[in-house]
Amino acid sequence: MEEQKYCYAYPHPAVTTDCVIFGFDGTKLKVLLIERGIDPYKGKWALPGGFLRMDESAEQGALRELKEETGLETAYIKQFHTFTEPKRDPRERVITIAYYALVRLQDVQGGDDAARAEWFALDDVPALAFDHDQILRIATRELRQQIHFEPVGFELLPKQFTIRELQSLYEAVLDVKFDRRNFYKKMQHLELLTQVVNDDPNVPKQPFFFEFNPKKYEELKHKGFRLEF
Amino acid sequence: MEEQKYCYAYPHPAVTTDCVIFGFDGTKLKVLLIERGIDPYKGKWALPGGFLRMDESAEQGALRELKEETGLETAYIKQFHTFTEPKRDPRERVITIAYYALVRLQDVQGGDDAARAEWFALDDVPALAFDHDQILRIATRELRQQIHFEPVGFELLPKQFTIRELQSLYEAVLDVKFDRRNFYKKMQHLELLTQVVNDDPNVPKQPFFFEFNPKKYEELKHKGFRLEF
DNA sequence: TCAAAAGTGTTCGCTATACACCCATGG
DNA sequence: CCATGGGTGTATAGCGAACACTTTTGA
Repeated sequence: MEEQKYCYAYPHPAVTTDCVIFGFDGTKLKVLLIERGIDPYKGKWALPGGFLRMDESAEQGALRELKEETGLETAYIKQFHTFTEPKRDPRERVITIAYYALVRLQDVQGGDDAARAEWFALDDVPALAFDHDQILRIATRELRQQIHFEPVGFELLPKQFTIRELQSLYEAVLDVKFDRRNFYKKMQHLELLTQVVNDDPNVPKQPFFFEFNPKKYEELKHKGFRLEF
Repeated sequence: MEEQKYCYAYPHPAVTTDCVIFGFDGTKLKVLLIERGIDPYKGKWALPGGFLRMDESAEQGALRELKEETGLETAYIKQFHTFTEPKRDPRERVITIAYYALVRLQDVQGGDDAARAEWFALDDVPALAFDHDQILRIATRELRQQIHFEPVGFELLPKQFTIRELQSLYEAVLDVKFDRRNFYKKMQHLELLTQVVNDDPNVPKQPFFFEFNPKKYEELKHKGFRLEF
């Protein structure tokens, strides 16, 4: 039997962070899953996650997980729910603080981990370990809700992108269709995007590339403007 | 020294639930605070909260807290954030899963607790124990955001209410002003409210009273309708 | 040269806003 | 009878949805 050296007057649950890592391949929203190497649920796919260290915040823990699996030092992450069902882990009571991360697929390296990691399209995800199906479902729901009114979609696209790519992203995430021309003009008049000037004669002039301008967004928001897709 | 009988191979943080209980008095949004009877922060005001039991979910814990302080068996509650800063409690590492609750002030009884409890207007809250200032600030922000697009405001009003009361609520929570007449008509045409018929000749015919119709709301939402205030 | 995609323009209908008016209530 | 607030009507502006047209690109 393992040595039990951390003792308390009252029972304490274990605490983990799980991280739903989303990426966009130009057509579909994808999520990064890990194949479990140990029991329970050995061989099953699961969300990246791990125990919270005593000297780190949950956000730091989530970023640590992210780094381990993608090599990324930083990314947009958001805490969206904490899962606490007493029996959600068969070994002992474990509560998990769940984050989702939005990453640019182009920037992602293979993880440090020996564990097998793979990107799955959202409608192609296998049955997951623990209650991770539920966690993923809620992550998706929360992302949809957030992306409706906050400019987080840009985190999934290259720094410079075309309006068409932006449209594809929103259509994929929100599962809707926009009129190409109206979407274009709306983005143009929003003043949130700055067009990239390109002098290189070897690269075509169209389509135009844009960058998101966070400062402008904060400015407008402060004036009562509310973004909506 | 206390007996330390719950032992683990790795250190575990303690886990609590805190509950930000909101009420509406017809003019202002209020929050229920507890005066701490023990150290740390003895004598300071704090959010109701307590340790999570090993056999209950966080939601059950939050409802238990709610019951203890208000006598209410049930209410709308929502988990909005989990606070994990390593030093947020000076005694040991404690993470807290925070909920907010929306209650009807008329229904609230005094709590079971010996502890002193009091309702404070939001812009009249004293400095709080632990990081509860931050928790309250974030709770308020999340409530504002939620009430924008979801019909949770009704949880703060009597079952039957006038349009004017509804307007006052939204003006107080969102800190805006609506045109009385436009607000009235908007609510009318929304089809979410059913007017209460009243035959009693002793009670005035105006103002009309309304009830929120959740079934109708679900129906409309399903058809792509989105509520907005 | 030609199809597909990118960029621009115009119209139309809905809805949010602003504001006028009349009725009910209670002193 | 009168002040206050509750309920209803109407005009206008602005924005989003629908759709026509021109230009650029790349095979």
